Amino acid sequence: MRLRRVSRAELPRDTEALARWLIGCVVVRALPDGPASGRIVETEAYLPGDAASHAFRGMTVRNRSLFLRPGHAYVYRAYGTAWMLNVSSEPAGIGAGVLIRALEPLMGIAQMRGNRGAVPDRDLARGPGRLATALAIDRSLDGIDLTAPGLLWLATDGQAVGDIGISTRIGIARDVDLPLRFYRRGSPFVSGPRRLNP
DNA sequence: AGTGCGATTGACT
DNA sequence: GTCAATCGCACTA
Repeated sequence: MRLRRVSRAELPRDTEALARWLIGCVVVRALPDGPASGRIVETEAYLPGDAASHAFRGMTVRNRSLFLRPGHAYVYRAYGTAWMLNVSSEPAGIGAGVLIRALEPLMGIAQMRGNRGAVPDRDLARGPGRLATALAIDRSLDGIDLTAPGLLWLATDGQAVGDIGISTRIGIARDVDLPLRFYRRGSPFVSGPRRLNP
């Protein structure tokens, strides 16, 4: 199926809707040997005023990309080891975003294997840090427009999304009970224990 | 200037 | 299942 770049105008206006809408979309990364891509199978919403969001205490040097217009990349380092890719989701000046947690690899799988080392293909982009490693995503991509042609962008290929499951978010310490994690039900490329992907 | 701590991962029992 | 690695950044002084 042919890829079509997503435009900012078609992004749902609120964060939770965007998190759900992004399931099934495709992340495309320009790499030296050609494009690598994967279908989004898992996201989490971090809402305005959300105590679990990096934007909760206002704009800082690190989180400023969360305050950009919808469709920009917010990339940060967690635990000193893992890069995380988020999509900004609210009008300029409002800090909120959607964390991309897992991809089903589509194109450029050989390059992803090279970036990830010896792991099963199922694990190439199964987890937020792993997907960033697979696609060579780091701080240099922070703040870029994901609706514009470039090194990293969002696309859709018109494939049916399937059932979307909902659960609480993974790995956070505050607002742990909110149902803001979305995933493609039954996909083997979704992260977390099986009980989180019934 | 020093301190504490993650929106995780991979190695190991 | 447990647990340490690792570092940029926010926070305190």
